[in-house]
Amino acid sequence: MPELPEVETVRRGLEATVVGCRMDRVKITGRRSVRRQSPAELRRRVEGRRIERADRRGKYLALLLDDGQALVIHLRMSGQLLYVPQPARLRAAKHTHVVVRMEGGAELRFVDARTFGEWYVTRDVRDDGLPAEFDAFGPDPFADGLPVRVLRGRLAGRRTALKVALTNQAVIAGLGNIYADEICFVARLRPERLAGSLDDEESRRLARAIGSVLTDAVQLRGSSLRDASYRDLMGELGEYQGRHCVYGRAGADCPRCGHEVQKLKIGARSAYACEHCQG
DNA sequence: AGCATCACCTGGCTGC
DNA sequence: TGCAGCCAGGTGATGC
Repeated sequence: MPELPEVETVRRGLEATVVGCRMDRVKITGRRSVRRQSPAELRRRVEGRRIERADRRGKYLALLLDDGQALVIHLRMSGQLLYVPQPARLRAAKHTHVVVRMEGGAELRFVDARTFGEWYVTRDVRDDGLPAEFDAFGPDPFADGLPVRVLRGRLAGRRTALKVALTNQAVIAGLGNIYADEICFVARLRPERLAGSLDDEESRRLARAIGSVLTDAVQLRGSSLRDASYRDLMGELGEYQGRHCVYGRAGADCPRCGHEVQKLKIGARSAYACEHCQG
């Protein structure tokens, strides 16, 4: 599932391919991919515009256009962006819902089996060009940094499970089920701990774990799971899944202490942890 | 306001 | 082999 490292990898791909290019034609065939405005309106506002910047906050991508608008893309569960330099050579995959033809003939294709993914365009932007509604997000650990002091402030007083707080985009932007579990493991903290109960030392471990897990995951271009459809813009798989210590590893040996990794339920979502060495 | 729960959706997996 | 039913999960709506 695309979380911060996967979306950042896609953003870098967009920067290397479509930034600076004009969008000549937008074809929207998916009924659910554009829902905040009519597909016709999005097409009218986007066609002919040049992409000046590819940015990201949390799991949201924002393509900043030459007239000040932002084209926002969220991949949700199964959304995939694919850059196709020679469209005639590659038939559109099943579940292709949006196709942007760029000047020069290349295509940017949006494929999304579960149809939760979303595109919309907005003129309501901040001074930095990003959509104003991004103000609702907590800090993005990769784009903004997340010092211990700030992290503690974000978690203070929260009477909910640590993992639930970590995956709440208003608290911290960008973490989902996979990286929240991996971060709790590296920080040696139980995911079901009360978020507001961490002491100084635990908060430092958590801040360090957020930094190291995300940095490594971005470096390995994200995680591609067996069932999920994550691939980068060029169709390549990520390689961080091989580094997962707990996520999806119920019953396997904990790489730190050798005890069995457990599968838990936290906030109606599955969670994985080693109850022996996560204190 | 903050927290919990549910709905949205399809492909893949499990069990019969 | 076929098929029903469950599970996966990010977000927003709804309820408490």
